[in-house]
Amino acid sequence: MNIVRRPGWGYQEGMTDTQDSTRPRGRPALAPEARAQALAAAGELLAEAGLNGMKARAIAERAGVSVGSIYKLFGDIDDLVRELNMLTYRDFAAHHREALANSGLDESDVHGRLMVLARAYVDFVTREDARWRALLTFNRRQSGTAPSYYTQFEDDLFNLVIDVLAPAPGLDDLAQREAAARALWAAVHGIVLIVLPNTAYDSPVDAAMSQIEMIVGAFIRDAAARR
Amino acid sequence: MNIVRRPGWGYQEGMTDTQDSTRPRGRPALAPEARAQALAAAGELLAEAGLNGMKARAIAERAGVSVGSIYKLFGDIDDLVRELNMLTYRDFAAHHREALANSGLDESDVHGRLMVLARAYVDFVTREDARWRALLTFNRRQSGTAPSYYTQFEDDLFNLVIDVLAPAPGLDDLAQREAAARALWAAVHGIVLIVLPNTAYDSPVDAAMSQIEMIVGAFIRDAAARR
DNA sequence: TCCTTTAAATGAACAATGTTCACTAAATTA
DNA sequence: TAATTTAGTGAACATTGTTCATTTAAAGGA
Repeated sequence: MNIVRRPGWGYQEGMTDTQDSTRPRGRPALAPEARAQALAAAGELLAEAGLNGMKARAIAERAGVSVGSIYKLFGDIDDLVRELNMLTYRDFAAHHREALANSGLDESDVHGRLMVLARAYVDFVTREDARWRALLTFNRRQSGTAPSYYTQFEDDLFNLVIDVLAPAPGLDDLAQREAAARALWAAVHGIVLIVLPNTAYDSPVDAAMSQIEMIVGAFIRDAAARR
Repeated sequence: MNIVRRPGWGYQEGMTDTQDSTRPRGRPALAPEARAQALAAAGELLAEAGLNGMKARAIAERAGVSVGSIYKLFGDIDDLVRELNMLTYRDFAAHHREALANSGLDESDVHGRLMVLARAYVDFVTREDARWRALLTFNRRQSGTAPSYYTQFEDDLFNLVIDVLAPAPGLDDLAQREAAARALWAAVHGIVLIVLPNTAYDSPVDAAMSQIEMIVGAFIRDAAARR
């Protein structure tokens, strides 16, 4: 049993099909294409103008569909934002994993590898500011709590940090590394959030990296010293 | 020359007057009272329902004035948000100073005093969540950059941290302490932001404090060890 | 080929909200 | 009391999110 998405079939998330089940007569679904176009249009508008740029009519116009279609396809705009956020999270996590893989650093170089991750974080936020901010806001009403996918992806990143921390002297048991990963990455998050948009710095990126180095460096050295 | 706010005078921010200058004829200003009421109403709505609760008509109704008056008095809703934010900043800074003063800790106990500040931060955010979030968002459109008052108040808090760091071993020159204060408080900010709303923790407050302790403790110990 | 069926797609219409403005009314001085 | 000035009003408009009755296109069946 594998996923089938024949043109003449009403599109449904995760629809599966065996060879030749009966289907109702009627108009086939072009929805997948319209969906993809609308998603792309919304993504462009998000990158260009932030969450405020994602007006229903603007998305519809750019995607070449009617306003009503947006709601048929996504429910409401916040559902669309959530869907874009899931894509952003995937890119975000992948970006970190690649940076780590491409660094060529030995696993024993915990400090170096943490800084590679931090640099990846800073770069991603610099390059994808609007998309990243959408992650933090969750929806355009900036209300409600984190949706279910958030925890999953956040854990994804934390697990990466936990793995990187594994060879660190003084962080022997998992609980310790877990706590360290959460504290360190929340700290990195705060620095990125506060320093990058601050135009008072000559180079916000350098300033952020320097501050992260202070925190991460102290933490790693202290852990080694205390073991 | 002192500030005069006679009933019969059109209200203007910072208006000053000598004894008996001529004034134009016409209706006197009741604006100060209307302003105060509208500001209070907006503040209540902010605390109750966040930035989204601050609808023009809702504020007007609660303040007992017309919608148009809100715009006469404040320009637009974002100006009103900015004005509330300035009040929040004052409370925020005062709250930190008081916590420090009331702690009774000796100035030499840098670690302890930093944790008092952190605790004050966590408490403020717990108690005044909506107002604090408004600070981070700046306006309801969540667009644009930090307004001018932001830097001033942020510096206020940083200077407090810099002062607390002064007796710390290994942080001898001011530039060092300044960098440390920025890094540490951005880190605290990140932890507060991420940990407090996370319902996965039994006690988000305890979790946040524990993570802050890890970062601050390591930093202070490492600085002392490296001097 | 033409009819029937089905769901995609539409766009007009409604609701909520921000914002403006011509007008009204009150308070003060002359 | 009249004139003047500005606070205050609320109707009206603009923008945007959202719904829904209707239309339209694509398929199967005759």
